[in-house]
Amino acid sequence: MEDDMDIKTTIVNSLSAVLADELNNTEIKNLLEVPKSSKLGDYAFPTFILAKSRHQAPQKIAQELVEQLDHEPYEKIEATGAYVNFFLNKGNFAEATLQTILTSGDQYGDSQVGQAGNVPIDMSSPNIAKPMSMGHLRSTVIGNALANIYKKIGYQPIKINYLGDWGTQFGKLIVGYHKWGSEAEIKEDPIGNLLKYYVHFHEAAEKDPELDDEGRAWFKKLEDGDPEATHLWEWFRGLSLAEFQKIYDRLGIEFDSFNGEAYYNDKMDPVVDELKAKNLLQESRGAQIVDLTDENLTPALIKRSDGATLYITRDLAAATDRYNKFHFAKSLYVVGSEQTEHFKQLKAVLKKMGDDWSDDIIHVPFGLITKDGKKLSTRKGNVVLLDKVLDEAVDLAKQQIAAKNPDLAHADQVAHQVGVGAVIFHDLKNDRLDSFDFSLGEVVRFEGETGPYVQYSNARAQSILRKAKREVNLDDVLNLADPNAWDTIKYLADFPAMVLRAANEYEPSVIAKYALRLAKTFNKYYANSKILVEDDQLNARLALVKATSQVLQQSLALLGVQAPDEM
RNA sequence: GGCCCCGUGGCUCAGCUGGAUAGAGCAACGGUUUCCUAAACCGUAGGUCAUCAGUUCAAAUCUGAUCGGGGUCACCA
Repeated sequence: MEDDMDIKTTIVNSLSAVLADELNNTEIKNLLEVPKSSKLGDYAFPTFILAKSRHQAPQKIAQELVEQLDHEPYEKIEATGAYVNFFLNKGNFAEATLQTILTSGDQYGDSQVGQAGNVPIDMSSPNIAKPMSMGHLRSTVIGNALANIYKKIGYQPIKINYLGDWGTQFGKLIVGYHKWGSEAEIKEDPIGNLLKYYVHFHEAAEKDPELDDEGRAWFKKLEDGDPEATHLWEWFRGLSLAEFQKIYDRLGIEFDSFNGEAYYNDKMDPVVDELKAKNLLQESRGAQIVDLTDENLTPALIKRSDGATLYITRDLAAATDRYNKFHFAKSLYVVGSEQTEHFKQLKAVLKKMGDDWSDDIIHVPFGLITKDGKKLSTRKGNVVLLDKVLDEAVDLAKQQIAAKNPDLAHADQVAHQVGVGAVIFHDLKNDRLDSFDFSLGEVVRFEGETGPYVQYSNARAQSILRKAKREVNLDDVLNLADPNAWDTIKYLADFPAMVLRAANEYEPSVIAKYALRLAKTFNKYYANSKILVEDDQLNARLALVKATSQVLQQSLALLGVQAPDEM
């Protein structure tokens, strides 16, 4: 970043020296661009804007500027068409970039823009007694990546798993368990059997609507603190959590809090009271609502006509609680895009309550995953179980290792890293908002633009470093002049800017795409240039290999993907 | 119907605050291993950037309309 800024400033100053009468520094800076191909140069200045005032052809202006400019700080300056193209001094730039990266180590790209502000992140949020599907994966891995990215730029992320652990479904579950379940069955396969009772309940309730009343009655008991209901709830919740934990362990993701919906049960009354006190609550069709027509939103339903609370009531309590606890700089909600309206309502209600911090609540939506074009639904059996996908991916990775690298040490561990890495990376590489239809073949692919491709590139880099049998010496030559290496060096210098962009856009895919691009140029580099040759550039080449490996590892780490040294 | 998102080669997608001949990956076809792991690299073929109009010296990118797909529109979360 520093280097990038310095270079841009240098170029702006150069241009300013000959254009001071026509354009100021900011204008020049905004016009500067990076050519599509580095054959055209490293930075370009388009001259179209001067054509009018000078009454000259842009091509001619470009040529004139090249003649007037001071060429000294650059390798060369050329006029190509209407552009003035600047070529950086490659040796110097390589030296500075590699020096910065290798001395900063894992801190390369760190910044303090967050000023240690708290950033609670609402993420993952699976429902108790239901299996985790591919749908939950998105929220989980996006939230985790954003936590890593925000930490890197100086914030204090707080990962909150807002479990779906309350609601009428628990009454239904209890009824289902009483009618068809057994302790032994549940111990054998907790989630599988709880889900079975739940599905069974819904089937039975179709024919016998009285079951629904029974379910509601048991939920009422639960709310009233009935000992049996409470005991069963705690039991189901604990079992589910243990199952979830296995998946989180496989993914390598940890949380700072598991405060789910149940946690806010006793925190809703104060919010409702406050709404009442501020005259925001009104009755409509028997329900209590906050009118939001002035915000062009549908009314927020705070209490049902039977007096029960709703999703937004709990979320209001949760948001307030999080603010009181953390005084957050931002509060992120990594929740599907189908809930966009809900978060608009949430913010609008908080705003009406006078909570200005509602501006810092940010919904980070993501696109829907479908299966055969249809929305995933646990009840309808249209599910893609996350556990199964991970199994499949790890199995495939094992097969790949057996075929390609049979002598690999710790093969099982690497298979896990590669298989899981492929699944996570696949979910993060595209724009958050893109919806996609689930395809196992696509998710567990290891070739082309995939996580394993990046991992492989890093493993190759590590392999070269091992074979070098010497350390990179930062006091020795670093001014790598090989043209094949140039794109890699420039991309390496881009990393800090990419981290900031990913944070600003709440978009982990920025990092994923960056890692792919860096891996690709690096692969191209070492396919065309031999690294391990004894000459005066060996140290510089090894420095590049090391720096690349380091940045690839950092990028993967930000995404929550592991990077094996060998694969 | 109102509001929101999306529409780029057979498939999946990049294209940053508008700029130089629209880029990748997969699939297809051909090539590269006595050479640092062929999970790689190189090449060939494939696109009127949904359509129309507007703004601009310049539009895949900005504006409006049309068509097509998805989401959402109070007592689920």
